[in-house]
Amino acid sequence: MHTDQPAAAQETATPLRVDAQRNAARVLAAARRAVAHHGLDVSYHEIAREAGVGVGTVYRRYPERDQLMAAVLGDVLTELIDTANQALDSDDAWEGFSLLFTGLVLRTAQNTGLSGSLDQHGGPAVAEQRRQLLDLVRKVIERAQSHGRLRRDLAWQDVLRLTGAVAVQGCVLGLEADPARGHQSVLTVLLDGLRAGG
Amino acid sequence: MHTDQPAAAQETATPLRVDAQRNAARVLAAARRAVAHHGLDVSYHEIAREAGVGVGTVYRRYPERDQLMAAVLGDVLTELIDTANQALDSDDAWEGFSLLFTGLVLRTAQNTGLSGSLDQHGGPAVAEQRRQLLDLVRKVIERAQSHGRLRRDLAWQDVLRLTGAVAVQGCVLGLEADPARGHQSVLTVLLDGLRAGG
Amino acid sequence: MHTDQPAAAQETATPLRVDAQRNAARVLAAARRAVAHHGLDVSYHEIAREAGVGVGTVYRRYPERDQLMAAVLGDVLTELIDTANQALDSDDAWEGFSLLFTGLVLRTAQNTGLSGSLDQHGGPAVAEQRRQLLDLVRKVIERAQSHGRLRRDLAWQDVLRLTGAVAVQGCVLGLEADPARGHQSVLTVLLDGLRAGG
Amino acid sequence: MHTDQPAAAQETATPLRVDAQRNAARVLAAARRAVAHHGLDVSYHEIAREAGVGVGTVYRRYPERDQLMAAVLGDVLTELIDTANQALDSDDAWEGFSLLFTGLVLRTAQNTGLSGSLDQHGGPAVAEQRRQLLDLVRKVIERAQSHGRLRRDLAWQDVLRLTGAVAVQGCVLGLEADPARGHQSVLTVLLDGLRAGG
DNA sequence: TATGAATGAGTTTTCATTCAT
DNA sequence: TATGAATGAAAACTCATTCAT
Repeated sequence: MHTDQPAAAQETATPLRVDAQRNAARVLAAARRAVAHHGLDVSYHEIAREAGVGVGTVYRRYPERDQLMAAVLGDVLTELIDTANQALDSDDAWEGFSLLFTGLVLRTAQNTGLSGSLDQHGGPAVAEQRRQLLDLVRKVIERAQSHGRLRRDLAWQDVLRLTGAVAVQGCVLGLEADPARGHQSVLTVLLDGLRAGG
Repeated sequence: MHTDQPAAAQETATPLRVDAQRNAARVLAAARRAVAHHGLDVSYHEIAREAGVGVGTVYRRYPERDQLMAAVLGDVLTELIDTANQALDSDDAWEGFSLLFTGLVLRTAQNTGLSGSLDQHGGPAVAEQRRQLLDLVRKVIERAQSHGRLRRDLAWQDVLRLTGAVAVQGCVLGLEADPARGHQSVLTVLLDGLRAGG
Repeated sequence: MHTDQPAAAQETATPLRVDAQRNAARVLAAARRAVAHHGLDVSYHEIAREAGVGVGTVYRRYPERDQLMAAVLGDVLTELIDTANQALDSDDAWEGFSLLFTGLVLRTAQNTGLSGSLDQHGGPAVAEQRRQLLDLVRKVIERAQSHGRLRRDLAWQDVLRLTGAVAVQGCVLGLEADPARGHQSVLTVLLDGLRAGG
Repeated sequence: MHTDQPAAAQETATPLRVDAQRNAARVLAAARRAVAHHGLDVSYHEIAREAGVGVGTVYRRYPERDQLMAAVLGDVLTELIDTANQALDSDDAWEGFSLLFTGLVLRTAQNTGLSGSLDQHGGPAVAEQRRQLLDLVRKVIERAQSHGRLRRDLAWQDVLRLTGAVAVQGCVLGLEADPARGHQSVLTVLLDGLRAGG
C-alpha cells in the first residue's frame, strides 16, 4: 500500500498530521477494498464505512471522485511498475515476461473496470505513471519477442489485452468463481498460447 | 433477437396482442442495447427512451428489475444454445469447439457483469437455460478433448473461465479498445493455448 | 339503486343499449360500494374491478371524476328525499323527525367525506337535489320544533351537523367498529339530546 | 405539541443533536398540520415544504410512512392522556367527564381517518399509549356513571363512539363548516343526551 | 479536522387518463 | 362499445455532496 505522501517538506506541520496521515492511509486502503468488492460505483458512504470514518473525511481527502479513483489506480500502478522493473532485471526474457504478465492478470482481475473513466481524468501524475508502465511493458514484451521466446504475430497491445482474461470469469454463465485454481489454469493456457512456437 | 413468443397456436387470440407483442420485443431489444452501453444499472427511463415507449410500458412488462435482466440474459442464452447445438452438429470436433468458444467470448464481451445478481434471482426458466447450455458446452469440450484436439489438462470449467478474456481489455492500463483487431488476436492466442499439443 | 335514466325519448335507440344500461347500473352500484369501502379517493381501476368491467368503460360513462361522484351522491340524495317526504307525511312531528334523522345519520355513516368536493362541482342536477332535500329537512325540523318536540336552541343546520356523529367512530382511538349496536346507542343519545326538554 | 425528547439526562450529549432536535420537532409539527389539512395521504414533499426542510430529512427521521403517522398519532395521544389525567383529578365527576369528552371530540374532528391503518402497524409504543388512554377514558366514564351523573344504559365504548360526532359535519349534504358555532352546539346536544336523566 | 445531518437532484414506482384495437 | 395496454405526470425514495457543529 503506497500512500501519496507528496514531498518531504512538512517537518514543521501541526502534530495533528499524524492522525490525518493515518486516516488518509485508512481511506485509501478501504477504497481499494471497496472498489474490488463493489466495483467502480461504490458509494462514498460505503468507503467511509469500510474505513471506519465519516463520509466527510473521505470527501475532505478526495473532493472529486476521480481523485480517489486516481489514487487507487496510482497505488496499483506503483506496484505494477515495481513488478515490471523486476521483470526487466530478470536474466531470462521469458521468465521476466511471464512474471510481469502474471502480475498484470492478477491485478486486473482485482480491479475490473477501474481506469475506464480515468483515461480522460485522473490527473497528470497517473498519466505519467501509466506512460512509464506501458513503456516498461513494451520493453519486456519486445525483449521476449526478440529473444524468440514470445510469438511475434502479436502487437504488444494485443498481449496487454489478454490481461483481462480472468477479469470476469464466465460471467454470462454464472460460473461460481474459484480464484485459487481458476487463475492458475487460465494463466497456463494464456502463457502456452503466447509462447513462441505455441 | 428471440422474443418470448410463447407458442404458435394463437391465431384466434385477442387482436390486442399484436401491439403488445411488438412493444415487448422492442423493449427487450432496447434493454439489451441499454445494458450493453450503460451496464447493469441502466435506468428504466433510459431503456424506455431507447425503446421509444413510456416508462410505464417497461414496468408493465417487467415490474421487477430482475425480471428484465433475466429476460435479457435469457435472450443471450437462447442464442448461445443455438450456437452450441450447431457446434455439436459439426463434423470436426475442434472446429465445433472453436466456433462455440468464439461465440462465448464475443457474447461475454458484450454482456460483462450481466448475470452476476441473477445467480440467485432470475427464475427457474433462466436457470434451466443455463443448465442446458452448460451441458452442451461440456459436451462440446469433452468431445474435442476425447478427439485429441483440445488439451486435456483443463477442466471444462477452466475453459469456460477463459471466456471472459476480452471482457475488460487491458482495463487497468486504459488501453483504447480496438474491437475489430483486438478480439481476433486475443482469440488466436486463446485457441492456440487451448489446442492439444499447444 | 336509482340509475340516471335521463329522459324517455330514446325508444328508437340501438338495441345495444340494453347492455350499456346494465353496465351503467353495474358501474354506479360498484362505485357506491367502492366509495363506501375505500373513501372518495378510490381509483377508477378499483371501481372497474368491483364492477367487473374495464377501466375504459367507467371512463366512457363518467369522463370526469366529479360526474361519477355526483352520480353516487345523487343516488344517495334520491333515497334521502324519499325518506324526507315520508317524514313530512308522518302525523307525529317527532316521529317524522326521528325517522329522517336516523336516515341521515345512517347514510352519512356510509358515505363519509362524499360531497366534500362536490360543493363546487357536481353539476346543477345534484345542486337542485341538494336544495330540495335541505328544504325538506328544514321543514321537518321546524315542524318538530314548532310542535314543541324538538329543542329550540338549535338552528336547523346544527341539527344537520349532528348527522356526522357516527361517521368516524372513535377514529383516533382505533375502536373496532360494531355497526349493529354502535349506531343504535349513538342514535339514542342523539335523539335524547335533541328532544325538547332533554 | 410534545416532541419525543427521550429523557432529560443528556446535557453532555453530542452538540450535533441541537439542530437535529429542532428539525425533528419541526417535522412532526409540520406533519400534524399537513395531515390535518390534506388528510392521511399527504406527500412527503408537502410535509417537507410545510416544515421548511428537504424531503431527505423527513425520510431520515421517518423512513416508513407508518412511523411518521404513528408519531403524529402518538403526539395526539399524549395530549389526550394529559387531558384524561386532568379529568380524573377533577373533583366533579361530570365536569371531568365533559372536559375529557370535549377534548376527544375536538381532537377527533382534527384527525379524522388517522389511526385507521395504524391499528395493524404503528408499533408497540402507540399501542401502549392507546391502551393507556382507553383505560383512563373508561375510568372517567365509569366514575361519572357510578356518581349518577352519566346515563348508565351505555357501554363506555358507545360513549367513545359519539366522539366522532363532529368529524364530518353534514358531509353528505355539503353544509359549509362553521367550526366556531358548530362544535359548540353539537357538544351541547351530545352532553345533554349523555347526562343522566337526559 | 472529523462528523453525520441536511439537502435536493435524479431514480424508481405508481396510477389517472388516453387511445388503438 | 368495451377493453386493457400505453402513456407520462407526479409521488416515493435514494444517495452524492455540502455544511453546521
